[in-house]
Amino acid sequence: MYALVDCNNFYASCERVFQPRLMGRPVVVLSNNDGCVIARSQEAKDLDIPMGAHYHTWEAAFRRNNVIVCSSNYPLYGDMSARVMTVLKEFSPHVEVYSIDESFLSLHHVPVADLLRYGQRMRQTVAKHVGMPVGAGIAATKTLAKVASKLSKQHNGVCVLHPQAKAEEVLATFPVSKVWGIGGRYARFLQGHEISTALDLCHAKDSWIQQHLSIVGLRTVMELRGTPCLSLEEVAPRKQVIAVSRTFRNAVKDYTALSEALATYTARAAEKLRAQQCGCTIIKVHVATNIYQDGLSQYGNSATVSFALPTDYTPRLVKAAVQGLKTIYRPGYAYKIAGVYFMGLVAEEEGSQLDLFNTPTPAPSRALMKCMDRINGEHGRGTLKLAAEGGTQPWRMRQKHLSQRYTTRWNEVLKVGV
DNA sequence: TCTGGGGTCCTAGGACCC
DNA sequence: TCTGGGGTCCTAGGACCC
Repeated sequence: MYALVDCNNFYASCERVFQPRLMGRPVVVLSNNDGCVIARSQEAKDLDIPMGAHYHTWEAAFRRNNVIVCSSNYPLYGDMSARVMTVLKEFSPHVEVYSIDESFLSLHHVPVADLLRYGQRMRQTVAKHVGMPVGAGIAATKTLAKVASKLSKQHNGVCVLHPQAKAEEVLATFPVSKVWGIGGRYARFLQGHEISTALDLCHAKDSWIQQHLSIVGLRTVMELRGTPCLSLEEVAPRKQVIAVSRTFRNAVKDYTALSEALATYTARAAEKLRAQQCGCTIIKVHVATNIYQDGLSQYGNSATVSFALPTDYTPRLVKAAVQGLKTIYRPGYAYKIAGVYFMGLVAEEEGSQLDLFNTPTPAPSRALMKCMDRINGEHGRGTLKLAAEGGTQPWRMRQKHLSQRYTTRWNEVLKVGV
């Protein structure tokens, strides 16, 4: 049996852990640049604030209803996530961290009769040790565990779907659009063919499913029928693409600012690259104006630069990014977004083809990167940076309602009784 | 005024090889 | 002059996830 454990309203709950005054009140967390709502507490959901609500159109309503507004605080959420996952690992030797707020656990070591109690104990332990409310869905396949997890809210936080018992009953009332792996497009298509519940989907013909939803969709259907097709992925595979892309607070016209931003994103992507012990052979930069704004002259373009040898050396990568930018920058446009992609990633231990005309990164440069990563890890991102990243960085994103990084910065630790 | 960011996988079709 | 069969690799586009 598999369990899916997911945190309730994760970002909003993280904010609450260190600000108890937010308990019982509507809380929303905003996207980068404080653009739109990306997480809501239950109270906020009860106010019918939709996911993706634009802050500026809702600002007045938020004020009227005493809604607490938070900018997203990823250092805090990332650390809280790690804490939850650490607790969960005490409950199973096999855990797949699926996303920042969800994990799949193998519960094959737990007797079927004990599953419900076991799930409750997981919930209580996470709540006690981390302060995070979680729910659990337990079933024979990952897809069914996902179904169970959606139902867990009506069952004191834990729902067990036993293989033989009443699975049909449950699936008959479960909308096909909420099935894991069925997105908006497929849901509309299926409804057009009179498939509106998970049970209808189970009864569809395999060949028809594969024809229209590909092999991936067929796997989903098999899993709904109780046949496991997706195994637990305990070690996260190395990423094939690393992307860092941001919209700017205010549009940027200036080449220097654009180049600083891209250098900063490249440095961040290079940190991620080194963290997964890879080198990069292709770097792509892109810039674009605001596509949402009518009446503005629009422009967007991207440029790709390749390396003869894979590299993870920030200065070399930044140089390539800037070189790419030079070929696509057009003066006179108001740029709203810029980003960098690293592709063609090669694992370090795989080694690389030697090249007659290029030398690999020399040892002192590698040591320098290691040193930078450590200092920035301990003292905060950007403590050490390249001059190319710029000083004041006026293009940085808007975060007007940012909470403290309670768990990762000594000078932002919660103070009690002062 | 203003609309997030970061990923994965599959398929079809074209170019090319022997 | 026309014909066959079996492949690989790459890219673009479309679907999905959180």
